[in-house]
Amino acid sequence: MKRIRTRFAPSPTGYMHIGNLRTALYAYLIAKKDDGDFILRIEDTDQGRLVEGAVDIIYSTLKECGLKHDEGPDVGGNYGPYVQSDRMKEGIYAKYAHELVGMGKAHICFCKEEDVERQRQEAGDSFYFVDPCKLLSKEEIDARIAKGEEYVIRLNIDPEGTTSFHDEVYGTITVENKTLDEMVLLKSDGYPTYNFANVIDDHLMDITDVVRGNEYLSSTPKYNLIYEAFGWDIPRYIHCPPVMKDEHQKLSKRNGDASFQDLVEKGYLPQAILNYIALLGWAPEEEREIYSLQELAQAFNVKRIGTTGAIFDIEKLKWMNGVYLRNMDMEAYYELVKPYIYESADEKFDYRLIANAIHDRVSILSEIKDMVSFFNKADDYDSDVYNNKKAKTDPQLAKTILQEVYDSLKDLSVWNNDSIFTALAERAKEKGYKNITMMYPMQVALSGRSVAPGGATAIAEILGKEESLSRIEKALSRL
RNA sequence: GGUCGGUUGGUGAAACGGUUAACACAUCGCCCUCUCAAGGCGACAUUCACGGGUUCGAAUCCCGUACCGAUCACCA
Repeated sequence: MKRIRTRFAPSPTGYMHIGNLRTALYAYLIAKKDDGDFILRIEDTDQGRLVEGAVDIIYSTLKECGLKHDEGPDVGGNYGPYVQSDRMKEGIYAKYAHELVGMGKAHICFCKEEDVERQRQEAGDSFYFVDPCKLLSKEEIDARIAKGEEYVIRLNIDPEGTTSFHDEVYGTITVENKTLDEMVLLKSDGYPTYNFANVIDDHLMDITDVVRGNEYLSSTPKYNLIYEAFGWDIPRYIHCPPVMKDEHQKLSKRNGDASFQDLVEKGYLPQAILNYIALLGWAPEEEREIYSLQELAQAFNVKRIGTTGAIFDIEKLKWMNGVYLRNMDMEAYYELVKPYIYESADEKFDYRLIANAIHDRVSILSEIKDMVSFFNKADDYDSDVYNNKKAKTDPQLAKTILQEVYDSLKDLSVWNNDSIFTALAERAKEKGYKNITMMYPMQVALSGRSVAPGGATAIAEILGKEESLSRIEKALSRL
């Protein structure tokens, strides 16, 4: 069996969006499942649409995700991406296009773009472009070229008959040739069209599996016609369903939808994002959802890619990101979380204790800032925060409870979670209170919040004795 | 409009002619618990867009309808 080779072939026209990334992921997984090669090729044949920096974003995104490509031109000791505009300079696309002309499979066309466009407008739906240039004699063509007249090269398509191709996810699709038009292969500026360059490079680079979005489904018959004209092997086609924003629209940067970069900035882990999008349009055989990149490559199976657009559900990503955070070993987790704690909690506090307190409740890194901001200064709050159904507390009761708390803690010599808890639990028992009735008012006094991470005693430990007592006193004075 | 494709719950989805239609997220209960989370347990599609057909039997096969999407460039 031939070594599997896939490629990710984005055009540098903007940001890397989620749907694109998923296509890259699938291409990578398909190659890696069978120990094959994954190639990165930048398709920049439209000089008018280049966006500066776009290649860098593609590059850095793939790198962050661990989607490493296996070959490419040497760039400072590393593999760079293949770039079509560079390859174009070597004349390879023009060479193949002219070769087809020589074989009688394509022809030179002098028609002006605007003229063809106007005909299209006038004819409306039934338009089928019959190229008058096909009738030109060899001498006439040569003469016009010699004169310097601009031309394009178009593929010859017999309008009779049908063309079929097989797609690994959508099955066999057949279309009538008369619905296909004689596409331009080489543009008048000498650049190849996307479709042509794509076929040439896929062939030259020995790509065995063409992985791309299903919007290419309808142009695939034309690809086949090019392969057939050259007599080349046709690759396996794997068209992926779109990643949707909602029932109607695809996820796109244009609509202001979150890109990979945006998600990372919000505090999602690249690995979690990758894991999540792998599941958008593909289902593993086992009942498992958490996979590392390596495990995905193991488990991936083209047969289980779906055909329906999948809506991107940020809630589930959030959940999955939380799973990744909780599964990390404590040291890595701590290092990751530290800078976010730093954003709103003073360094005099023990970050490890804070990290510990928020461990089970963080799902996105960016929410940590708000989560721990009360350490520096308790939130302002209204006294009805003391009303709590479960603790059966109200502002009135809270006042007596806080006094109890204060009295139990003011002479405590060892100040840590355990000692604080023990002291309060004892006092609660003495007075006939449930623990929660004792703890809840303290939590409010210390944080100003009805919901705070870690529990009242853990917060007290982090704040320290002096600060804790002062916050309780202050709360007392306001009741 | 032509052509091509799709249609299982709020979401991702499994099922490959015979199951109580998995599982996960979300939601809602309950338990645990010093709040919230996390964790545990449970509820949540009498039904697979709709209508016909084939079959002893259909979410699964066939046909039609509806709806959604893609594509019809010297853009990728």
